[in-house]
Amino acid sequence: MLRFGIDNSSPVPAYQQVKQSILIDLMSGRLSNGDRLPSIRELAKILKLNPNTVAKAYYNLEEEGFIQGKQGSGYLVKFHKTKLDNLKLGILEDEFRSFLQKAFSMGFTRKDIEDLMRRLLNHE
Amino acid sequence: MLRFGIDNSSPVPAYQQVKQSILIDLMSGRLSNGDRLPSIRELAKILKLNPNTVAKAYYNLEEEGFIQGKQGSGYLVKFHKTKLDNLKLGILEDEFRSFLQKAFSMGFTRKDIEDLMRRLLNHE
Amino acid sequence: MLRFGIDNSSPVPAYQQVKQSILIDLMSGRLSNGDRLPSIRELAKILKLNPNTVAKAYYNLEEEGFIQGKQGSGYLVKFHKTKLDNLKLGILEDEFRSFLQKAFSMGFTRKDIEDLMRRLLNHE
Amino acid sequence: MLRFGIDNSSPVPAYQQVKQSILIDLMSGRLSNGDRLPSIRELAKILKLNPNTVAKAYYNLEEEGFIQGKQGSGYLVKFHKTKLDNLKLGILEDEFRSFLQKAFSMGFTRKDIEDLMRRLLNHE
DNA sequence: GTGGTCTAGACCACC
DNA sequence: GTGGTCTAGACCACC
Repeated sequence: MLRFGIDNSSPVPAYQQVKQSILIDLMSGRLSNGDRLPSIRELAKILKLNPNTVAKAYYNLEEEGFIQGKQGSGYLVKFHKTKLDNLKLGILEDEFRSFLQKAFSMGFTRKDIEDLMRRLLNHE
Repeated sequence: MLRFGIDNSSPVPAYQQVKQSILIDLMSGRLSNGDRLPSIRELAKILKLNPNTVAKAYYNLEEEGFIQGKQGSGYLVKFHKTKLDNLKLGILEDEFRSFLQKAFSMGFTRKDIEDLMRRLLNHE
Repeated sequence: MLRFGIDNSSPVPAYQQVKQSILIDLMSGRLSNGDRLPSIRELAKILKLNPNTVAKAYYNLEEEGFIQGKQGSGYLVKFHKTKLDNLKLGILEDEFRSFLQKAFSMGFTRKDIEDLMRRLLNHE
Repeated sequence: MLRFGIDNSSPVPAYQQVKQSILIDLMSGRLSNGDRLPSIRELAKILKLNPNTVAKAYYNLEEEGFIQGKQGSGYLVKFHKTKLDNLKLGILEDEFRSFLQKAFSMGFTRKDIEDLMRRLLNHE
């Protein structure tokens, strides 16, 4: 956790950056069901943000069903595995479609792409 | 040609942007061997750049073997097919490696990725 | 619109009171699809609340699919009829179940209740 | 008997709360004709009230014809069945009218309401 | 300690 | 004008 800082010059709002960072940790498995998130005030202090800003990120993630907060006892990671899997799959599909689009626009054929993928998949 | 504008706010130098745009047109086939490029002055006017900037992009592309200039008759596209193919392949490989890295960091296995790719390759 | 004031002594948060009042207007038909809501600042001024508090009520209603905001042009009522109908039906069912519970706890039979309902339904 | 406590923060006077609780027990059948009520002092002690307060509730219920006290032998439940039935009916009618009012204000028609009531009456 | 609500007010982008 | 984000800080309830 907390391998990130906030980029104030980014047009992406700070609360979205917090949210995205936590989602990335969920998807990578660095945060698992039942893990405790840092308290709103603690994370705000570390990231040099106002508590309200961190709270907004947490509310958002709670609404979307990834974490759950309790008065007096903080936020815990709590999601349905299938929900997270669908999110991940959606992102991966988008990435791959964008890759495909570039490949086709450079004139590669399906076969070219398949050969390249097979070659690289077995060498990394 | 010229479906692009210069992004002055970008940290990428203008001459690199010009170069990249022309390379993209080469790779996509919109520019072919023998095609005539717009004159340095003409392109500079359209993109609102100093002619020196456009000239720098053209010199670069000439050194790298993609276009060729002749005194008094402008620049023509002229490249060895294998050279362009290698460039394209290198770019595609980089894109695919970056895709793979994301997929692995989200916890997908080689098999997951292969299944997704096969599924999307045959439906687009 | 705006037939309500905020009860500061209530344990119900102000933003919830705003939200409920608007929902009641939606359910009663006083607010219809396409109607414009008062601006956040305007409503805040009238209800003597901070703009953030009104904004929270509006965000909530937007998330739940009852209104829609656009930067620079305010919030409009926008909901799917079925969604509102379901909300209304759910509330009415809860009310009726609670009525039934009271009636049964007072010892009335199904027949007693049916008679009373038939009598009152046709006289109001 | 005595499944209740006194809410000191309520604006409803304590003696009214005692009275209401006993009436509810009468209406539900938990107290029947001939049952003995706890003595004034006993109930006062349990509810942490002044005996005068409980006495006021009992005098009231006696005046209204629901219970009867005898010197030296405490209070017994004693009411005319029709009197209690009328009280119950009046309360139920008030509840139902208030339900109807809400339903109409949400735009439901008589037929909507009848359908809902029939459906719920036969399923609970 | 924890989160939840709220105020007062700033600055930005969109119109 | 409009909404969107954010800060600084208060006060409350729950633990």
